Amino acid sequence: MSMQRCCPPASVDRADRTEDAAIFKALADPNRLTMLATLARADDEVCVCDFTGALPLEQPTVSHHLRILREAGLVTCERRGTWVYYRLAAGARDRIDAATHSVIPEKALA
Amino acid sequence: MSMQRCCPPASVDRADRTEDAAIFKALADPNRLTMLATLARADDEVCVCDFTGALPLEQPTVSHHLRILREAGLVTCERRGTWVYYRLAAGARDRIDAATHSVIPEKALA
DNA sequence: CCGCTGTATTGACATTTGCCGATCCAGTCA
DNA sequence: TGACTGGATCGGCAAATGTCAATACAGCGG
Repeated sequence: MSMQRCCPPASVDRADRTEDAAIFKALADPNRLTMLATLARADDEVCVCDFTGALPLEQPTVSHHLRILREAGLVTCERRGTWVYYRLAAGARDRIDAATHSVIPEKALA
Repeated sequence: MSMQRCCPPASVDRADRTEDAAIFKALADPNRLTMLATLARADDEVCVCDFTGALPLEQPTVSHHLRILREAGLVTCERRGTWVYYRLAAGARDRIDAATHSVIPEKALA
């Protein structure tokens, strides 16, 4: 007897997910998450020197990670004199949630 | 005159973010997001053959990505006969949201 | 203008990641 | 049992990523 089909052929999602993936890529590093968590909990902006002081990373590496967060639109920065201050971008959390929910919409059981 | 401090020293978040980063790492690929989006929209489970048929990836690569999603706890699989069926893990979306909100808690302005 | 300090950029390197072909394993059917 | 098929694993390769030392750049202070 012939083998039955595995299943009613499921339709694979067609949307382009590169944008969503870009956001998650920016979040896919513990040190960057620590930076975001710090910014999210700071009443005010945070100076780069605070990160370089507290993280087990050299200054160029900190700068590198901050750049990635900046280019992902998750943080903003402002130079005042010698120092540069970072803060959580407005709507950062909403944009992450939007990416998540775009992939797994509300109606999904899980 | 001496240079003023950059800022009241901000306290850098101390929590270990490797677990959260692991989830986002699993999400940091467009093809994996497509698989998740497909599973989230499927009424039922999805057979691996549907992915290999619809994605621009060879079968071993599809299997590789599914393994990553599996090990991240975002999907589950079940073999029935020749075929293997995947479905969104219960609470997958909640776990992603939890990771997000652990990093950026509700109270954060953004 | 010159030196000093904080941050960004560059270049190099080791590790990780995404991908594939080849192969192995599991289950079906004859 | 043996041929066949779907999926997982292995091995290798190219590209991307995380890290640092060295260097460049921006502002301040003298």
